[in-house]
Amino acid sequence: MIRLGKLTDYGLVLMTCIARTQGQTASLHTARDLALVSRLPLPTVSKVLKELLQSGLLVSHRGIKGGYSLARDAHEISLAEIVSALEGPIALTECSTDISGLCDLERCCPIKSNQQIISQIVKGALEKVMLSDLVQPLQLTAIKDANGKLVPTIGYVSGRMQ
Amino acid sequence: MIRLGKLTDYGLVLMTCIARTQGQTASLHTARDLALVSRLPLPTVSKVLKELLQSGLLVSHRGIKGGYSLARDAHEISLAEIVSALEGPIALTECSTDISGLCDLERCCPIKSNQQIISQIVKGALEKVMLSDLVQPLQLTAIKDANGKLVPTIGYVSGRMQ
DNA sequence: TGAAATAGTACTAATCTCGTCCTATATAGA
DNA sequence: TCTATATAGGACGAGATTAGTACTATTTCA
Repeated sequence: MIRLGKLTDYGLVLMTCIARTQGQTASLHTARDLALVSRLPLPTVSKVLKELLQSGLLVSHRGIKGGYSLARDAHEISLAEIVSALEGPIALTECSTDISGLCDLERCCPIKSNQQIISQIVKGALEKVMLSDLVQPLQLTAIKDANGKLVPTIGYVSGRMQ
Repeated sequence: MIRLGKLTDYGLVLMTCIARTQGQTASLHTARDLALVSRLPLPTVSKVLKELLQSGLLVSHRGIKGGYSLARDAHEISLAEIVSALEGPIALTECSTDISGLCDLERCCPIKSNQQIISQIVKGALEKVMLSDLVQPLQLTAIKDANGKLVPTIGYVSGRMQ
């Protein structure tokens, strides 16, 4: 399995919860409310929200009646941004980052340039999916044809799936 | 960072090393030779090769003058297969697999179906790149345009990059 | 028959992540 | 102005996972 940390998973759930009621009366969510809705422990929720805040994906209001809300419209936040905020730069291996000195093979690594490209491919795939796509669930059958190949269009379903 | 295990990284290097000389006189590679070429410790190389063998990506010959070679042509082995062989099914989170009972939120998880789709997108991206593409290095500028968007064609460069 | 290579299993140490706790700071309302 | 409530930030320990190693069995060529 390509490992995406649990905290990143939580982040996707929390961002979806916030985005779902964005624009409604209750556009400000406290960490406590989000913990209840998402059924996640409060300290953990608080931690994730803080990281999303520091990455500029959320804005916060302190004090009584404080809380968190999206920094931008859900249509303008990609999964790549959320993942990057919680996992760091999107790369499949350390060799794919710009940081040097992490790998003994660096000077003559036979596939370094290719790894960077592989990471770009994955990154590009995540950049195509927006937070709003998670609120309005994607249609599974729409993006995968009978041969298992991806088709460019992304469809929606009318109601909540599952 | 989306975590891909070191062993998977090694696997990509080793598969590339083997594919590079496929069809030539020395089409059979011992674990020892591959360890020297890849600069990786022999026991680790041996371990990775065994896993690739069990997944059917390599064939082996025992005894003196034994070694490993590709089970199929490099053009017919995708990165998705190599990654799957060493990481298990390609999924970004445990919730994305078909195994149930791993997550408390399972019954009412708000984004489960979407996570499966996200995994499909990443998987699809890896299926498009073949082992032969790693031997014949991909052209970075060819798959990414000025806007950072991916373009479908994949180009090659004449010599080794880097 | 012996040398060399793979096959399989088990184990240990290190690393990393997750979840939690504590204290400081800011804000709205009484 | 004071208090309750919420975020901000840092630190820490338990747990799980992975990486790497070691050992033994099996196979094959000379």
